Amino acid sequence: MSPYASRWIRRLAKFAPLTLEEQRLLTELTMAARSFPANDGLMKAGDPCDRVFVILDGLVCRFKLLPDGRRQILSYLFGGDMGDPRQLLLNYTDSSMCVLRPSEISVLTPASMQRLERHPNIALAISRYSLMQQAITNEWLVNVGHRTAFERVSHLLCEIFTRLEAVGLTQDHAFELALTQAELGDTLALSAVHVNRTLMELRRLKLVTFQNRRVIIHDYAGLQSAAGFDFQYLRANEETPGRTSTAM
Amino acid sequence: MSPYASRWIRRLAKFAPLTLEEQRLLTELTMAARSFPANDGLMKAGDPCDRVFVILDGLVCRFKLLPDGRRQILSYLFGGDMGDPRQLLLNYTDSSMCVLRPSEISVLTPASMQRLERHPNIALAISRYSLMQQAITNEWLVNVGHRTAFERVSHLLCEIFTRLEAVGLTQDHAFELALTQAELGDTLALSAVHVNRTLMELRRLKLVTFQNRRVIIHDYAGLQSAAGFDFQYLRANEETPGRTSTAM
DNA sequence: CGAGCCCTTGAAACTCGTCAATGATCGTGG
DNA sequence: CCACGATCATTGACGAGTTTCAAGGGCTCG
Repeated sequence: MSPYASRWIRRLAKFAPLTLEEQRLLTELTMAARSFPANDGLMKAGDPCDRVFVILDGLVCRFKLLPDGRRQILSYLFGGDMGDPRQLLLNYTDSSMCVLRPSEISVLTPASMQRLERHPNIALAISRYSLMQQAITNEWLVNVGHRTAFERVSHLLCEIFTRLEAVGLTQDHAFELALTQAELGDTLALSAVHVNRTLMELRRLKLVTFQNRRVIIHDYAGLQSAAGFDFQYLRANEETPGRTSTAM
Repeated sequence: MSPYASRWIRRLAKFAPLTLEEQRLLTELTMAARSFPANDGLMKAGDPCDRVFVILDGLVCRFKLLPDGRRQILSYLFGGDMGDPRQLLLNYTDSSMCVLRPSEISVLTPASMQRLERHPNIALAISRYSLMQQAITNEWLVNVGHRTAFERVSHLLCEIFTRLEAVGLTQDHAFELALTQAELGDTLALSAVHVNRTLMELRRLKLVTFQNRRVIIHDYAGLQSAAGFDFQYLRANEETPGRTSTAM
């Protein structure tokens, strides 16, 4: 079996309790995982959408391209992340997806999704998970719209750290982040040059170093306060007092 | 009965065909609509969410506030728009909501939502509708991140025009837009002053005038091309090949 | 060992924000 | 009915943050 299934399970289990049988089903669906090379265009804006991607390992992003080449990255998908299955209800995607680093990806068919949806716990976990993804997009809008370059970079690093920590992809206060500064720029709406200067500044202040595809947070409290980062929006928040799991 | 129910029905009917009985149910749920004054804070970030708002008339926005007062508006809700019912699955909201102009709003309880969800057509329409809302957020991220002030303003006006047209809230190429330039600034991540200058420029070029809470588009083709606007992301896209939807 | 990608740095230019002041408009109360 | 205050639009001058252009250096991979 795929050695990475546990990350996906771990992600979803934060949002609703999963029985052993449900975990087995998730594991089964990761068996068919395939390797995708960097730069593989998983889907293009406008494509019909008949598949849901589960990223077991590696790094993928969603993005939009303007006619003249400007690119806005809309989200990252790390190990344990998945696309929004509700997209299957539409007949085209509004954004593109692209593999940033060689990745292990399981491609779910609508039939597989239906099997998952039959389990209320899994359905609930996935719904809550994709609500968190929406919350991340909201926060990115705030980030790009109203924070300075320094705050933006700091905030994104806090967010990624928190997300990776949740699936066991951090070591102490360090993690692998295989992004170029140009890609960070397309994410944060900054030029690659300015991302560089900002990273230098963060290093100078001994808050974070980002070198050799590796982020090391030297002063988490300092970084968090520089960013105005509040992890609340990433919280699983599955605890509804006095209810177990059946809304809707 | 509320004279505005038809906007909500019209909105949803674009995403899935609704039977007469289903339309009656929607109408029934708008009966309890109440008037809300401007500046009413419908919900604050962090609040538990146990209600879904349906905006029948007026103007509401979702937003996030930074500790120092900077504000990013995340979305507008015009007549016919509604909040995302899946939020009920969480025990807190990540963003705040606020009434911008006096509005007629129907407040749905979880019980009402469950009644709606029992109708597959309605459930489908709502799901697709909220996917469109997500697509709008994505587009706003591109807007704020990678478009110039001039493109941003143009793009937003194109979007609003298209959305209002879909529910019959436009007259020829004009529509009411009761936003201050400061609010536009908080939406587009521009200062109010710069919004003003940009609007002047648009007027000078005879593309759009925005005066007395009223937008008049003089040259739609010109505006669209200045904005790089492609209405695709607002499309109802209910057309699944091999089916003939009855949506209006 | 070279080619290509990425990081780094400097200088100049530009977009947009801030500050400040003047008008216009509107609702309210005297 | 008019005066008043408040909110909003408009305009100018100035400054700050960020982009663009350009060049050099380091690393990796074939």
